[in-house]
Amino acid sequence: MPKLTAQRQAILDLINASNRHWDADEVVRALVDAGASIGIATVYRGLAALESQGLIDSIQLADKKRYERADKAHHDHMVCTGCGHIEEFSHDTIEALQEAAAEKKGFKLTGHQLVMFGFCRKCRQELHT
Amino acid sequence: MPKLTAQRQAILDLINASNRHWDADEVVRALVDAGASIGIATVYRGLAALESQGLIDSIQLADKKRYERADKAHHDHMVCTGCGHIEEFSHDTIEALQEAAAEKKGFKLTGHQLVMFGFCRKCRQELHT
DNA sequence: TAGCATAATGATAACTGTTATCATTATCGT
DNA sequence: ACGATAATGATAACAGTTATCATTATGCTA
Repeated sequence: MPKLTAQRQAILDLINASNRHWDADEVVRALVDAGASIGIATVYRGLAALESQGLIDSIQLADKKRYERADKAHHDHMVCTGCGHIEEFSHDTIEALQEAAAEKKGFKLTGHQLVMFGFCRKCRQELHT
Repeated sequence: MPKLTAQRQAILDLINASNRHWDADEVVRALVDAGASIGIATVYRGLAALESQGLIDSIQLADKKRYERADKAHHDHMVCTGCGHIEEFSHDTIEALQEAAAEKKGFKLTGHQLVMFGFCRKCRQELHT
């Protein structure tokens, strides 16, 4: 049972304040810039604690982990290879099909992660220039 | 146009010989154990080269990248949190739904990765012991 | 409310997977 | 065979993350 300390509350507030997907480094920087005193190790531990309590969500990208607001209805992500923009989307049918596929293999699902890569509308236009 | 050197051929043969999902370290170890002389850097470059030519596929897991035989029909993965076992599965409908979702957001898809986490049949039984 | 066990903090060392460097060697087209 | 180009391998460097450890905060409990 992790404690919701002042530092963790600050992290949580920061993440809850927007739709952004934050990495640990961005979180420290934002908090320090806002006048808080917090170290990178504390941020890593805080993020892990908050996630374990279901207060925030995360996606594991190739290079780093990014955290976002908790969403009771699980959603997936589209990542733009051009600019890094992350778009969210949810699709009940996909979820259901996953469950069915797992069932067929004898798996008891605990979670999943679907990331789609491509170019967002803006970057597509720039490619054609 | 990368060259298919002796080292890269050895990597390719190793990966093609099974359904396993290899990380770079396992590849060097296997090749060295088999009497080959190859360095870790060469393996990393070889794996990247082979993948860029479509001769092998890869999945990016949280900690490391794993390589497997190329599969023209894209498949996704179920990873057992208990023992690390990786099961493959493919589902045309899921693929189609992803395309549709991307279209709706203005994304031009270039790829995707769906990883499901859970417990395989064997590990489920052990949990109940 | 004081005392105390437990957990969190923060600076930094350590670790892991991966990429860069660079001198040497192999490859391939002419 | 020559020469340009690319690959190799040992190792340094790098990025993200976790471990260590002395110090500080938290929140029971008496």
